[in-house]
Amino acid sequence: MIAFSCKFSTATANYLTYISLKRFPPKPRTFTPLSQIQQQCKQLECQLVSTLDGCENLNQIKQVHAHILLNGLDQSCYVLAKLIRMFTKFNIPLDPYPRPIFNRVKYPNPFLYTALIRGYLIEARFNESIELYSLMRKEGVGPVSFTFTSLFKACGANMDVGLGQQIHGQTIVIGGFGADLHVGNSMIEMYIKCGFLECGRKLFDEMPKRDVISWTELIVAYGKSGNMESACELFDGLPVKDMVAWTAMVSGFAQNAKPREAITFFEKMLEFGVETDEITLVSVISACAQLGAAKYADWIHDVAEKSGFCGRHSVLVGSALIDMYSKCGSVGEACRVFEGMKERNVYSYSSMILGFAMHGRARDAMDLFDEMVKTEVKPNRVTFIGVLTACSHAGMVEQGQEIFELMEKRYGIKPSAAHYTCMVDLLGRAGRLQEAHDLVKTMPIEPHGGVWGALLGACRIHKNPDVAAIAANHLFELEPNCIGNYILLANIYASSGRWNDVSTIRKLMRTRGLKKNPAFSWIESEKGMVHEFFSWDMTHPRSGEIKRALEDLLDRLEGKGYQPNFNSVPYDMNDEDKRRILMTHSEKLALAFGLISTTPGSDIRIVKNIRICEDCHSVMCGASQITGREIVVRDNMRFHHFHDGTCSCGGFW
DNA sequence: ATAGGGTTAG
Repeated sequence: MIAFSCKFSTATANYLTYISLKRFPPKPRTFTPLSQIQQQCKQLECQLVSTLDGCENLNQIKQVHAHILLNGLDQSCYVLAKLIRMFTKFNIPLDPYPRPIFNRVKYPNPFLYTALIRGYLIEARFNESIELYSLMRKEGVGPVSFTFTSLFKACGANMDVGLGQQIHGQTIVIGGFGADLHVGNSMIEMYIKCGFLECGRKLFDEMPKRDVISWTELIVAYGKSGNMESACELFDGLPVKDMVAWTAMVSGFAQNAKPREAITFFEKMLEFGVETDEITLVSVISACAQLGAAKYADWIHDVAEKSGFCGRHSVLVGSALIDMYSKCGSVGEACRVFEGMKERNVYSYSSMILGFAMHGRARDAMDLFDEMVKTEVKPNRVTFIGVLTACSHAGMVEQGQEIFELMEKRYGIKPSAAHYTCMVDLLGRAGRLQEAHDLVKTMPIEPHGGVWGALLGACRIHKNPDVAAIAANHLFELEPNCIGNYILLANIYASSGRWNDVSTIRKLMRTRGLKKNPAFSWIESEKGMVHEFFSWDMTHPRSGEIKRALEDLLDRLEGKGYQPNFNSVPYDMNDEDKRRILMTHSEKLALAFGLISTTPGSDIRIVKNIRICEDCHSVMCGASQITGREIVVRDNMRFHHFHDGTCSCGGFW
């Protein structure tokens, strides 16, 4: 309207105003109560906070920040606290940029202070955060429980119990925050993360109020420290058990190599009608993988499909299934799961590559790795362990060395002791013992037991007692109680006839009080029953039949030119006695039982707790030929697929 | 405005 007054006469202007008012009557003026405006402001704040929450990158956050300033909200602690938390979330250091935002606020509230304190703590800048914390208290602001939970979280992440304890003391002094449930839980978590489980437990016992979260934190901590008895005790005392608490128990058992208990717990969970999710499933699947039993594999796969988390829709479950099927001897099934997955992450690829490697399918492992590097998924250190293992099982030395080089140069992954183990294994298996030994001597990190163990293993294949003695002496210092090393060295001495050295090792074992842990094998019958066999084991109800079947098999093999291999018998005795000992190896008993108890023509799957010996290996080869059966043996290292007289390991194991 | 459970290797 004002614009008209310059161009027209007053009368005209009045007239035009009159017309315009008629067409656009002014809205009636109403008084908006202050509370309503406050509400609108609050709404705007809420909107901005949720917009910030949805930000996916720094640019978006900066845009919202500009909007905040435009709307004159540079004093709104609620919005600014969220803004600062977002900067922290995206790892933006507080100092050059976000800090001034705080400095311009006249009356910061506890949440704004806390956002900044938390940010500094995450940056591990303790001085700044403690300064802010004391400033906050000097100004008479807060603290609130969120302040303490942040402080404890950061102390836990930085493993700083000293600071944690100091603040713990203050929670009691300041307004009784020590009694706050959330603060209490974060204190327990802090003590646990810093490795002081018992302090966490003491706190738990003294807490006036506890919830299922306090309980679960401790259950998990006990599980991680290998103390499942205490975990069970706590779980029994937990009044209201929810899905997360149950899952903590299942995964606790799985992580402590108690797969049967893990499965039992999971079954109970289903029985009680407790909900299960991907994480629960992943934990049970890993338990089934440890069992290595095909029956459980199919069962859990079925359960997963029925609960809607099949491999196709869940990367998590899919990856776990791949690992499980590989460990149960069904690489084919693992492949099928892998192929069917809509989304794949580093776990999916690594598990599949490791699966191929375990089964001696080196070419497939390498091809998959080449395919992987063309995708967005970045290989990690586990992926390289898979690729290197594949190379060493197939004797692909040059390819392995090339990958080892690229690992650091192209992918920025520093080789760990485990990677050096793979390389020693690769060179050693290929018979390049000197190079393997040189690598151990020149590696930039301290060689651990695994590295020397790989060298010792290579000496067994290539019968080199001198290098073996060097490796074993390191192992006797690093792992004095690991019986396997003594036995391996004794075997190597025995196979080159150095009986004096064999008896020296025996004496050493005796003085250190070491006993051989029994070797055993197990096989699943067609009904899903698991049959265990120890060496010399005649306790099986069908022992007589088993013995006859085995003798019969060996006779037929000898007709084809099989000769018993005495290298695996580290005793100075005559060949007839050695022959009798070889007869009693547990995997041979399991094989004989498999032959008489399963349908002719079906696969035979045997699992063994230690490495398969040379003689059993050649018997398995022969048996696969004369019976026409596919025989799969999983030892503690890998899988052997025997088919028509040859093994997938190509003689390397 | 905040929380507890998870898979691959050694």
